[in-house]
Amino acid sequence: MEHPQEPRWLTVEEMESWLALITVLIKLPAALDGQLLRDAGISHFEYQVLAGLSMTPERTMRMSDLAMISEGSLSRLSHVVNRLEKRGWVRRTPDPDDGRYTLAILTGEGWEKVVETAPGHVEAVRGFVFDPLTKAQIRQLRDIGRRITHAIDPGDSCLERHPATARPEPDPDPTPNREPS
Amino acid sequence: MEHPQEPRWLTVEEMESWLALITVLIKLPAALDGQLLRDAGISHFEYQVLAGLSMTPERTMRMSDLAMISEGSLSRLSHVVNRLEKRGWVRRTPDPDDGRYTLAILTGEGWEKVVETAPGHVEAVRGFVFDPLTKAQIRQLRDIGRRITHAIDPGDSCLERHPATARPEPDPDPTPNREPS
DNA sequence: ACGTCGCACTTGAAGCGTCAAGCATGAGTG
DNA sequence: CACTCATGCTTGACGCTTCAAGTGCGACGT
Repeated sequence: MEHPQEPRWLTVEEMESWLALITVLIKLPAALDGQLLRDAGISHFEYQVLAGLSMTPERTMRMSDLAMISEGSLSRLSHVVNRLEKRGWVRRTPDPDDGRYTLAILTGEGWEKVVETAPGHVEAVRGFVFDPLTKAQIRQLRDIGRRITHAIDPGDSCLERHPATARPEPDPDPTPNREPS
Repeated sequence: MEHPQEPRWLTVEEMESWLALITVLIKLPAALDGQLLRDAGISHFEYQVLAGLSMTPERTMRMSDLAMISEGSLSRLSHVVNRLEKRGWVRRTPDPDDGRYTLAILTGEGWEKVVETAPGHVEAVRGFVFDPLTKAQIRQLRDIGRRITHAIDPGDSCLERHPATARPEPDPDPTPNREPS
C-alpha cells in the first residue's frame, strides 16, 4: 500500500525480542487468569474491578471511572458488574448528585472476597514477574512498558492510576468490617 | 490459605512496573489486532497462522506443530483453520505418511494474503515496540521476557521457534507465484 | 416551559475461545 | 488377526467480549 519497496524487516536481535515479548503477551495473562480462576473462581478482569473498588475510601466508583482504571470498555464492565452483582459482591445505584452516572459499590461480601483473594494474587504476580527479575530489570521493565504504551496511545496518563495489586484500602476509614473474620 | 500473615505487598517501584506491564498486556494486543483487522481483515492469531505456514519451504505444516508455533490450543487452531479454509487461504489434507496427522497447506491466495499483509504488520510492530526503544532496551526486553516466560513455564523451548514477523519464505523454492502482481 | 442535544449506561445479538466429549488412525500385544 | 490403547484432530455447547442500537437523565437554547 504505502510501503513502496522492501519493508524494514526485523533484525535477528529484534526478532528475538519480539518473540520473547509475544510469548509473554500470550502466556502471562493466561497464567494470571488461571491462578485467579483456580483459587478464587474469578477472572483477572473481575478481580481488577473488585480490587479497584476496594481501593477507594468509600469502596464506590462511577462506572466510567471504573472502566478507565480496569482498562476495559464500558460495555464490558457493565456485563461484568452484572455478574458480580448476581454473586452479591457489588451493587449499583444511580449517583444521587447526577442521575446519569451509576455508582458501583463493593458490598461487605465483595470486600471479603478481595481480602481473601489479594494475597494469593500478589504472590502469583511476584512468582511470575518480580522474583525472576533483578531490581535493575524491574526498573527497565517499567521504562520499556511506558514507552510502548506511549507509542500506542500518546494521550495515556497511565502514570497516576493505581494498579490492582495494592493492599486493599490503604487509607482506612471507620467502617465496621475493616478486617474479615 | 497458605499465606500465614501479611503477604509481601508490592513496593512502589514494583507497583509502577506492574502497572506499566499490565497496560502493555492489554493495549499492545489490542493495537496489533486493530491494525491487522483494519488493514487486512484478519486477527493477529489468524495472521500468525498464515505467517507460520508461509515460512516453511513447503508452506505446509502439521496442525499440532502449527498450534505450537502460533501459541494456541489445538482446538482454537482447528476453528481458525476452518475459517481460513472457507476464505480460501488454507486447505487441509491427511498426512500421507501417517493418517492421524493433518497437514495445513497455504494456498496461492493465502500466500498472496501474507505477502501483502506482512509489510504493514512489521511496520506496526516497529512503530509500537522497536522505534520507541533504544537498542539496549530491546536487549533488556528480550531478557526480561525470557525470564518471565521461564517462570511461568520452565519447560518452554521458546528459543528456537520462528516469530511471525520474519520475511515470508526466507528460503524460496521454485514455485511460480513468489511475488504477487 | 419545551425541545433538542450530549453523555453515561444498558441491552441483545453475533463472533470467538475454551472445555469436554467424540472420532479416526496407527501402534503395541496376545 | 483381533483387541486395546494412545494420539491427533474435530465438533458442539457454553461463556465472555464486542459492536451497534436503545434508554434515561441533565444541560442548554429559545
